[in-house]
Amino acid sequence: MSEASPKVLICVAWPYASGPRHVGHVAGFGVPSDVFARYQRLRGAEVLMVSGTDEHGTPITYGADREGVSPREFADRNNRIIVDDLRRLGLTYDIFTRTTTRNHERVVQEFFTTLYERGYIFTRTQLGAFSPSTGRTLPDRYIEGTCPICGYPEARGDQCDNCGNQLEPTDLINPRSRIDGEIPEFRETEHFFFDLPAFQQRLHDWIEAQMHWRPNVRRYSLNFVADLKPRAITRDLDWGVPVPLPGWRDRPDKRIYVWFDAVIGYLSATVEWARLRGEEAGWRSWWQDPSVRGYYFMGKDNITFHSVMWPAMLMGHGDLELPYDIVSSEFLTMEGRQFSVSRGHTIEVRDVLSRYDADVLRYYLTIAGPETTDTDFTWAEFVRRNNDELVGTWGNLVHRTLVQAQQNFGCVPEPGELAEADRRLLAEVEGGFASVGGLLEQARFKAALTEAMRLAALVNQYLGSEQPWHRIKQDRRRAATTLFVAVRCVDSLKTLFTPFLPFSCQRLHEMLGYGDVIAPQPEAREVDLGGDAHRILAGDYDRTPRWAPSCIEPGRPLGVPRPLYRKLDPKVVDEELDRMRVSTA
RNA sequence: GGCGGCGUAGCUCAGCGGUAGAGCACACGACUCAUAAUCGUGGGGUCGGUGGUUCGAACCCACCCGCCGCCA
Repeated sequence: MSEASPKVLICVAWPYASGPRHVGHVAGFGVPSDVFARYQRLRGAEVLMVSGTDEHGTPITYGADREGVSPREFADRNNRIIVDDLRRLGLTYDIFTRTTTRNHERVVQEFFTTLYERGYIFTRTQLGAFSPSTGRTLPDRYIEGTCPICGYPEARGDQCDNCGNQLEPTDLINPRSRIDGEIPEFRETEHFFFDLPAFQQRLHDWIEAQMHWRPNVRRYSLNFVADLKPRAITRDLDWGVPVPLPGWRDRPDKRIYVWFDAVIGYLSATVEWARLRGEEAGWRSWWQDPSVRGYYFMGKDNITFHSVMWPAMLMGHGDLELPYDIVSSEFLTMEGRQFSVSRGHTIEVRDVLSRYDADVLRYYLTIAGPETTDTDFTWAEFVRRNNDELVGTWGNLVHRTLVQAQQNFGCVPEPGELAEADRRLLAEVEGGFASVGGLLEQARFKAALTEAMRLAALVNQYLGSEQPWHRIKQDRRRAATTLFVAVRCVDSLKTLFTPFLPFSCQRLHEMLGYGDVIAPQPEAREVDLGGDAHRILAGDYDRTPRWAPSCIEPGRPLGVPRPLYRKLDPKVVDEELDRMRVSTA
């Protein structure tokens, strides 16, 4: 268990701007990182949460070609959609920017130059596949042909799906482009490589010492480090960050490889954030102070970029701090199958948010998300979790408590002397600040939310045995005491639930008569850094320490309560499944 | 092919060396303040398979099967 840290840098994986993101994406990095960030701020920590859209690379140029627009236009449009999704989900980035800003380009080039000057980057000539008509590189997996081993006619340039053997594109018989059937041309091409093996021992020793990482992340990374090869950091492409060296800078056909520029985004976004605040050097206090803990959130397909490649780059660069924790999630499947955008087996974030509240999706993705194991998203479970848990257990507790207090007293009731049961319940619920907080500190979101729910159920039990609605007829004072205790518990639970359910907890906060903001929300902002106008997601987030039991005082007026959540008709399950079938067909 | 993960009640998942757990579903009961919500009781599993280590194994080891991811 980790103790309190005053500054927490939260680096969230950069969603790829090749299209709208589906719920699997935000389940992996988006919601968990925001729960963590909100908790840390409620605790009083200084938080900086950075990310942005990843907009370079071949899939972007292919997507743009397909739609007959420029890569820039294509990325612009998807960036807007993604920013809008993340904003509506209430993800409190301090800055969510993009990799196509001038600031990013400059930081990436400086980073490249530093590594180059320190001798960690070298060139090497290799055989590459090109499309004769466009002159563009064809990535291995975009080439198909007959497998030389088993004769399977649709083997890919990286491996044969039939016999499982790994292949080189040049091995294929009758190679052709999967995009347009063109026969690729193989020719020599010079590229820059990052000398990963130079960091092998340091990486190994460093990772081995990270006993607080999730065991699979640590083991997986250690194994990966055992066999490191130099890794290409440039591509034959016209879309990306130019190589910042004489003779290369102006070449239209060479760009920095998208993986390399994207991980530097964590640093460049921090630099941009500081510059927007007018503090050119403000990024340093986040990257050069060993007491700052850097948490990285991503899906499991991205582990090695964060646990090996980026740390090696940071080591090579010199005076920048390494990650503290790599919080990787597993995969979400959808109704028993993998998400597949190309097959239409997907559900976009904006689609869910058009029909359901953000808190419902946040709740589902936290309580049933792929935190430590692959999990399956089903609409039946989505509706069930909403109706039984969010509405039935938590929403109903709030409603029945506030309705009784409001109708009978019009305010937070004045309690008599607390009985044993009252004190026991208060102690148990208030223990949630330690128990839920401890779990959140360890990035155990599912367990944390389950614990908060357990405490809510405890208050329902308490109300069931105290029966204030019954007792108020004979003993008004005792009923007042019970309802006072219940209101205090609800108020404490509100704080405990805020990292997970910010929208509804803010409403509850106001219902309880507070006039301030407990759950701030992000907003889209147009910014202009030295003539480079673009749109970011940002916010002015309060970090008043609030992670503490309720002190709500008797006599405070209560308004007429409104339900926090709405029940979903079970027939929406079939509607959603039909909608999926339509889009799949 | 190599590496990592996962395979536990009908369903979704916890547990990860000391007599099998939760929620849902199902059955029965209590209550009726509350969005027909809530609370209680009960039935239900040879913990993927086969070996091994151990006084004792879902839990450790080996191999096998199935699924997921990465290397690509």
